[in-house]
Amino acid sequence: MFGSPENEAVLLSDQAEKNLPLSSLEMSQAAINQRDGKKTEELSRFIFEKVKESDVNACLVSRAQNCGENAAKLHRAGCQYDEKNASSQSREDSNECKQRVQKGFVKEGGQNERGIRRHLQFEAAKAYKFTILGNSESPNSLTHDATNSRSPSILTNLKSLASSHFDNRASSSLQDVSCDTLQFPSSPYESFTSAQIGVNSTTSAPIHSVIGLHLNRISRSTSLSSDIFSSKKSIGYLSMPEQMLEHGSNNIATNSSSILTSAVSGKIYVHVASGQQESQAVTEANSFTFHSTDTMKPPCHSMLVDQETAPCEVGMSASQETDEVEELNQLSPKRKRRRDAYMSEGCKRCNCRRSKCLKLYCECFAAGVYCVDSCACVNCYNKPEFEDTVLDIRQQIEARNPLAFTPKVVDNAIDSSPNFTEEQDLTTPSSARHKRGCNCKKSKCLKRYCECFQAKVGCSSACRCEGCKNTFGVTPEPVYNRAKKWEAHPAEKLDNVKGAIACIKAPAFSSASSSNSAKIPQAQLPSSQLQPSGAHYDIPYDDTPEILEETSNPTKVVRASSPNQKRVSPPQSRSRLRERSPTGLRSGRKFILQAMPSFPPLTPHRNSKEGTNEIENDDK
DNA sequence: GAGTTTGAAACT
DNA sequence: CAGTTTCAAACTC
Repeated sequence: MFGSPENEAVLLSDQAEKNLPLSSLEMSQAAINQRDGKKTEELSRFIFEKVKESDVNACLVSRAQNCGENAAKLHRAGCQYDEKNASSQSREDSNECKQRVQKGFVKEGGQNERGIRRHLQFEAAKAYKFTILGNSESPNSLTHDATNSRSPSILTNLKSLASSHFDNRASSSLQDVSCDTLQFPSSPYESFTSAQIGVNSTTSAPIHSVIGLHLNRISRSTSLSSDIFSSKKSIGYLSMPEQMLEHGSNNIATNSSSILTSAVSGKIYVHVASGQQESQAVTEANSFTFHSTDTMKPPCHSMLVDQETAPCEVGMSASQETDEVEELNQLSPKRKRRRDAYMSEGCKRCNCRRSKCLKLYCECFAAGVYCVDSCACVNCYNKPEFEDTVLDIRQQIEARNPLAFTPKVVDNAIDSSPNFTEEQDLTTPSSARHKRGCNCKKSKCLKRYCECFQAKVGCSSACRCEGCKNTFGVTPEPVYNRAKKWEAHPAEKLDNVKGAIACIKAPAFSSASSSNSAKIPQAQLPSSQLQPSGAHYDIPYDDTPEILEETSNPTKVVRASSPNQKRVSPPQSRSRLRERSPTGLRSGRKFILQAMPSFPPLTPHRNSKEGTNEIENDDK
């Protein structure tokens, strides 16, 4: 029926596209099946035979409906899938279809392995090396281990990296389809586990080369169900960053209920990661949709247009999207050209000449992606063939600045620091701000020189800009909003400082700290900052203004322009955040993770889990 | 398209 | 830590 294996793969994949509503359940189930020991060969054989026997289209259409309904029920039931409740027919269909999908997925993996640029390659490569190459354990035990002990840090980094791409435009819809919890509800990282299980049990390809492959196929469809995400997630077709996004990246509207209840078709912007490849898909959700709330924007063009994509910014709000259009109309021809290139080919590309694309000057490198042919860079080393070099450089940079590759724009409510948890993804983000703030002197924050302006966020207290006229306003922040405001209202500033101190002294907060602070290298934690009032505090990274310091030295309020303040410095950040948090209750999870490198460690991260537990305890 | 301006990143 | 240099994007002509 299918002829060559290639044709079969295509057909299966195409069917998978059409059969998206089935995917989440089926793939989740497949993951479980595989985890339970089913051999890939048997599954593949079974699939192939089944496929040959059946009328694929009829099967898919009818089952899509069934599964769509089932999936909806599952969503309503809190993504707790009970196989017993599924009809036997549905289950049979699921098996059949899921296996087709898997087969197509696996086969395509080899094809997609070649060539196309990918997001998160660095992280994926590292994660791969870390979890696979350096581990001879069985796939299952390996993945389990990675998930439980190391994966948090890996995922954290992946998330960070992903966030840097999705940044403040991250799609909110991803959140809702979180049916990864269908099968593995115990941990936010379980989806990753399942992904690995599926991957490892079906192919020997490295994780990074497989994850997301299916989406490459899926996303070619212009009409997809939202279940795509469920599918990908449940069995690992989502790239890890995507999974992370689901748990809350910057500006992700994480109101899952709104998505679940939305029956409106919406755009889904999919960012696919598959080893050395990357692509984004802009898809239309026709049914059962998680509707984009307010942070959607076509990040990059679909791989339909160009599978070779560059770093992308995603997750822009609808209003921002409109602004972009208006802005585009006003661009000079040159800028328009650049923007056109950005829009038409997916994303921006770099033009580096001297940095070899191995410094943060390079947008591609900074975004965590390899350069592509369409980049105009010279002597570029930011390519897969120099992976080792790239990773080394990245490590060096991160050693210097652990947050170098984290998103520049974060949400006030959901700080995009590498430490996110499943709790955070349930938080609806408020407004975004530039994490480190700008330092503009002449642009008045009215041009794209200004990173705040460029990110379309208002300047915040973290900024040290002069003559700020940021048209995006001032990012709402707790009372002490901006340096300028402080300057104008020193009394208010003092009050807030007092309030912050009072909150810091709250037992609930201080109790969480002692163990965590011990994880932070002493060199980064000057005692004067760690224990300003005789207590131990664990503070997340941040770059908000030194309230306390400013209090004692008002003259520094506005003109704190030291480059060092702009660079992320753990000690400073910690003290700043502490001071900035009037409640003193900013998630303790943050500082846990801040003790971990924002990059997957080269050695097993023994404390990852411990840190998580401590975080949970802190929250309690 | 060339040249200038700008501010982040990197360096000393 | 602060000042300087380098860099590439943004911008102007």
